[in-house]
Amino acid sequence: MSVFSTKLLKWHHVQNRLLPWREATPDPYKVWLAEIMLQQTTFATVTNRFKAFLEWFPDVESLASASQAEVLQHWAGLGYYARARNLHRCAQIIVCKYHGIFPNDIPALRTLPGIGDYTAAAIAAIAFDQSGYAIDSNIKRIFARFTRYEKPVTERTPELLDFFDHSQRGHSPRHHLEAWLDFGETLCRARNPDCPNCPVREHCLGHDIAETLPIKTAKKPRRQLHAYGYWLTNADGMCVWLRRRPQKGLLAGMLEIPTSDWQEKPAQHPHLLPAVAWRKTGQTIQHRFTHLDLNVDIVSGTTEQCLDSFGLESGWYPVADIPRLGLASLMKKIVGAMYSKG
DNA sequence: AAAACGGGGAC
DNA sequence: GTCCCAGTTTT
Repeated sequence: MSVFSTKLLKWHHVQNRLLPWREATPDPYKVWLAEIMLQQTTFATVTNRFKAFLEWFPDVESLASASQAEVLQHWAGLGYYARARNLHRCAQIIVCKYHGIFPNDIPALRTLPGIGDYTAAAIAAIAFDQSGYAIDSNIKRIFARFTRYEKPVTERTPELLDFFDHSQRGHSPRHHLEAWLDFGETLCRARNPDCPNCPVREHCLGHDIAETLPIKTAKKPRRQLHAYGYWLTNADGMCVWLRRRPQKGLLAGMLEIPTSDWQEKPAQHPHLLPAVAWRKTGQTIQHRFTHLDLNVDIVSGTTEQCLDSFGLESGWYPVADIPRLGLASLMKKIVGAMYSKG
């Protein structure tokens, strides 16, 4: 039981922090949901979205019995939609194979879709108070600063595992992990760390260069891609044509305003539905993903055609329903551009 | 080992 | 504008 962790847990106990997904007696369903939602997603964003999702799917059974489209609808805007698809699959496995009870050991949790090394250990610690290496970006950052580790930190850096292990020893794994996570979120922040108020500053070897740690690796430039966005309405303009994207690739399974293939070189003409007289709208959308920039030229058209064979689960949707459909943010931008145009 | 996979919030 | 985020899965 190190002096470092004793002070940190004392600090944490005094904070007595209340979070929407944290309860005196942890509910494994809520712990799991929060951990998935928090993957590569900021605390502020999850705080804004967690309760609403939980109201639609209050338990693992309701989530398992929903359709994938319904789960994606309520995940819309959170990004990394494989999380929602895996969440849904995982709920069905929990219900069918585990009779609705979450397994309480790391190896079993690790086999479930969407649960990797970190999340398995985190659920085991927080929901079941079992020890493991729940190494996330907070843990790596705290370690790098406290030991002044001036090389890139990975999940298997031996010094990191030793440090975490030694810190955890003698403490409840749940309280220990929650203390580290809260510390990383509120004081030992990635940017603008609050070193003056740090309860363990005197033990920190890197407090004078905290903001520069951990060492970050260089990132690749993004590809620049181009596409047409096809805004197709029926004769009276009350309905717009939408389709569902395929199960693989970017925004997989999400409802979309149809787009052409995303290409390095912009196509000269719209190619979808040659019978439609596409008009240029002059509206363009720029959207940045993690690994590419997409530029969308929006063209509009009108038809009464029945287009059932056009794609999976495609069809006319009332324009008035669009806000409730759960579109990805790129698609919301396209809709917004068409409305602003009038 | 590297790439794919989103988007919002803070500065 | 930039940067980061309670990572996982696929290639």
